[in-house]
Amino acid sequence: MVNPRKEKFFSDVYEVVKQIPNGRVTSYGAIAAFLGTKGSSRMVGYAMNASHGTGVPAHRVVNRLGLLTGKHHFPTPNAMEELLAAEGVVVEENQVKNFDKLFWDPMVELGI
DNA sequence: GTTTTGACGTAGC
DNA sequence: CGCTACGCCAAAA
Repeated sequence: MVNPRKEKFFSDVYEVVKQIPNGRVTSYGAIAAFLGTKGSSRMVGYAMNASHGTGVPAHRVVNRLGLLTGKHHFPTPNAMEELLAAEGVVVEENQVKNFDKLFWDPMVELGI
C-alpha cells in the first residue's frame, strides 16, 4: 500500500490543527509524531508558516514547552495571546498555563 | 542536485 | 537564565 505521507505532510498538518478543539493546544512535535515524521517537528512550524490563509488555527500550536514561539509570525505579536485568551487559554510570559492539561494529543484524540 | 533555512527538541555549558 | 551546538526532516532557492 502506498504511503502518500510526504505529499500530505502540509495537508495533514492543517487537517490535524483544524481538529484542535476550542480552548485546547498542542505542540509541533506532537503533530509531527502523529504524522509519523517525528523528526520533522520543524516542518510542522514550516507548514504553519504557510498556513496563513488556510484557515488553520496556528495560535493553538505551540512548542512542547507551551511557549508561544510562533507569535512573532502573526500579524501582531499580540494576536496569538488574544486568540488563545478568547478561547479560555491562559497565557503568561509567552507560556501557556496548564499546558499539560490543555494539551491536545492527536495520538489519543484522533486515535492513532 | 546542492545549499540554505526553519513557528522544533534535546543536550551541554 | 541564555546561548551554542547537533540532530532530524522537508521545502524553497
